[in-house]
Amino acid sequence: MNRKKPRATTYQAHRDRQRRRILDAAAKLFDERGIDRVTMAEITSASGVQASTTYQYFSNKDEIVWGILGTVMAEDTERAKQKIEGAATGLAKIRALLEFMADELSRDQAKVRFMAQFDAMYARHWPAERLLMLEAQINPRGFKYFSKLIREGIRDGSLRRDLNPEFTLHAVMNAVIGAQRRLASLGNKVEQEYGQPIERLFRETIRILVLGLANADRPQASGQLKSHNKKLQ
Amino acid sequence: MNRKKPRATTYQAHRDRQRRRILDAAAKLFDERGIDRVTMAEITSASGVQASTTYQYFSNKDEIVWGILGTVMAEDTERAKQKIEGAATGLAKIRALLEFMADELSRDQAKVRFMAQFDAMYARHWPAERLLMLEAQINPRGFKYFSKLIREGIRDGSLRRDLNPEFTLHAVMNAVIGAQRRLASLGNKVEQEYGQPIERLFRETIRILVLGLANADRPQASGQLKSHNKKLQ
Amino acid sequence: MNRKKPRATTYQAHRDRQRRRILDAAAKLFDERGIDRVTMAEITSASGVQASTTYQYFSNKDEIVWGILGTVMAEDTERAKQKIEGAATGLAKIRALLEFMADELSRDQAKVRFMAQFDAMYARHWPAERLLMLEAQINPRGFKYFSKLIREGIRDGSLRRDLNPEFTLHAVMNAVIGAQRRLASLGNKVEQEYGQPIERLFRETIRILVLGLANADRPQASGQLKSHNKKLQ
Amino acid sequence: MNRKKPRATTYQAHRDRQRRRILDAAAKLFDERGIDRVTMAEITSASGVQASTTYQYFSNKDEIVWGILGTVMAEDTERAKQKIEGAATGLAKIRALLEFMADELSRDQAKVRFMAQFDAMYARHWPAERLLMLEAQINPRGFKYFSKLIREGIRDGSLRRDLNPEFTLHAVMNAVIGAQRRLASLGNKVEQEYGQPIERLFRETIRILVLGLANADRPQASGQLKSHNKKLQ
DNA sequence: AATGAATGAGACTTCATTCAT
DNA sequence: GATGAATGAAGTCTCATTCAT
Repeated sequence: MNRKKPRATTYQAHRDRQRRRILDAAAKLFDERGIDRVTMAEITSASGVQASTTYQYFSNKDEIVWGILGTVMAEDTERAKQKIEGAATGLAKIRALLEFMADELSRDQAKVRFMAQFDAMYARHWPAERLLMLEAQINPRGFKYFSKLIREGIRDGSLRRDLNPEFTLHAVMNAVIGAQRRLASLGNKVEQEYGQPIERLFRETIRILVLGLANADRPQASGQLKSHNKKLQ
Repeated sequence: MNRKKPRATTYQAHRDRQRRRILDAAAKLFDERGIDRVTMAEITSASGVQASTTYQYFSNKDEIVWGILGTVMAEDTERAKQKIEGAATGLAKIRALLEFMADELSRDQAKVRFMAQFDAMYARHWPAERLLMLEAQINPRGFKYFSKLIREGIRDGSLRRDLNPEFTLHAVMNAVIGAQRRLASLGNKVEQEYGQPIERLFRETIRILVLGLANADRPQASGQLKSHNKKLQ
Repeated sequence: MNRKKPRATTYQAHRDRQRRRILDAAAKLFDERGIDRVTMAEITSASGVQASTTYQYFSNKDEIVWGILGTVMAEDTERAKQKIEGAATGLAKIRALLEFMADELSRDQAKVRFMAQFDAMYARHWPAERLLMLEAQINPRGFKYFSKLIREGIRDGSLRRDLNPEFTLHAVMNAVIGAQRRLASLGNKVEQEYGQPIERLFRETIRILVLGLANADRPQASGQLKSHNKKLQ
Repeated sequence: MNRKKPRATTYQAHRDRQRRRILDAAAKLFDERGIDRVTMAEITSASGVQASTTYQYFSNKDEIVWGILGTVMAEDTERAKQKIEGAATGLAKIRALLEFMADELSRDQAKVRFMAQFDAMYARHWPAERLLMLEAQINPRGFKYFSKLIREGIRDGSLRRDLNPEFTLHAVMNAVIGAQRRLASLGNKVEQEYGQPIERLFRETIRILVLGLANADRPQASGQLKSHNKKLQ
């Protein structure tokens, strides 16, 4: 349609702003009340846009969910890349990746909770192709990158030699993502029961996993990973 | 279906059977389609009990969810106890606990998925007291038991000495539960992408965690935890 | 379900009454305002049944249309049979059939209009199988009966000999039905423009058709068919 | 589509082209899906004109229906005149008129179906005056022309003498129009059931009607009307 | 204890039309 | 003259739950 794009900037900018407004309102509500329990009417009134107008941006509620998902994934990918960049050894890169997960948990718990809902409720039932497309975004080199990191770490001596490049890091990442999302979902319930802020629990998880991956024969540089507790050293 | 009530010796026996029938039908549907997307009418027709009859057993839909949750937790607690019993060192007990999680993943994936849904969608929004009551069941000595295990392991030399009894095992269990539920939820999507059966991935997660917890100075008994790959040994 | 049918009569009678009430209200509205322009809410309030209750009898609006169609056809079939019964010659039977159409036009114009709407709007777009099932009702011996009537009339000398048993009566009936429904649809518009009551126009149509079918060599018994106008004879 | 307006010499020419484009798109859709089930958005996108632009040509959806109706009627009138012109006797003129109806059925079934919808759904509910204005077009001398034809035929001996000039032809035309529109509406449904192409059925209808009208005492010129079947003669 | 019937309160979505640019 | 955006008003249908039997 955009034949002449006469005021393309104007129109497009406006559309983008509206779209974002709807997405933001929806994300907030999804987090507060659960995706399936949020109605279009609520999104509508929270975003300040009329119900019928919303349908000019998203053809149904599911599309809004996909919209949020896409946004989240795109942002995450970008941030993760920057964090890993600059790490020297394979282990350092992995540690950076895990720390990125911790940062996200601190920075935007609601976002992590949204992803948790998505995993638990939708991932299994929604069209696989679409999910794959999105995942190609977040992890452009696919899971091959995980394999590469392990090989790199074994080569440079930072990782245990008995790790399996084909799936060890996949398994670790699944655990980290699972842990992160569970902590975000249970939120203060966990804090009450475990008596610790969730960030602290999550960092301990990471510490143990890194200890399990690291080459024990060679002392690692970062002492803070060896112990959380100076008195014990 | 079973209209003849063959052995309905007592009213109580009959009621128990009906209750269980409803619960089973609901659990199956919740897993297949997502808790919020299952209607009473569906539960009704799947269980062979009339909709209005259902209300004589559960006062509303939420009560059915709680009912399933209670059943699942009670069963799990029992099985976990048996598994841990008999392990010698602190590390062995922890390892048994983790292996119990792996067993459950293999044995009843649908059940694990149900718990995943519960974590992601309900736990945060539902009355905390009720949740605490239930959790007191599954883990009767509360999280103090986790602390005790760590102390025991440090004392008997099977665990690293720098672990924090107050929360290391809490963190590890959270990761294991998160990993388990995520694998169950994503099911074959993960298998497609990671190229591994989910049980294998899960066991690798456990291996790494145990390596991270174990006292590296003292060789552990079970060689299979040292490596998944005999050639490397 | 009806396992024991304890009060089968009661329940069933009630259901039948409700069903009929909805159907009647809908038929009236469909005629007054056009099928597509009638809303469920209107049917609901006209029938005195709640909207949601209506859905316990008909799963959607289309089903109501089919319901009316079925009722109309069943009634018509019955009445047509009685009318034809007793006619002696082939021509007499055909004439009886056509007069049946005239009777219906006088008796229940709204019903005929409903059929007209159905022909014009739905017949083409709706599942053919379902239509065929219904039509098997109204014309149980199928269109073979039309062929039979022509053959019978040729044999007994009441019909022209050059009629084609395979489709002459089909063609005539289509014209009669089309004429009948058009008159009912246009109603008083036609009366204004043609200056005649629609029944009179319709009977003239029938007269001409019968004259076209009748064997001209043999004088027919019923004089009134020869002319509408005694003075002219 | 045609954005360049190549030969839009005048504004009027452009407007006419746009108007026609909208009308054509609408007519096609009305036929395919039923007038009431077509939305402005569909007309819009089928015609390549923006929804809001459509309102610069037609003030609402009904105006589009009237627009089509007017076009159809104007064309028909013209063609009918040419067909009748040149016929010698009253009967020959009537026959020409009926054959014109058959031609239209073969030539543009969609158009006939549109008229059928109009009859069944709208004619009764729409402002009568407007309809009368349009009909004054198609039949400029009004229904008086029908009366005139009958009188002419009785005088020249081609028609039966007992026909009533005031309404016999009105009745016949109503039947022919009804038959024609019903065949167009039911389309291939009829062909399946009646086992004949609709044109053939329609021509048989005409044949019978003409036989009913013709003066049986005087042999008519066109033998093919006497029989569809040479062997029988 | 079991159940058929009923229903109020919404849920999502559609659509003709208006208006500012 | 053309159009993108917006929207109020409705429309169809669903569902958890209640109640009389």
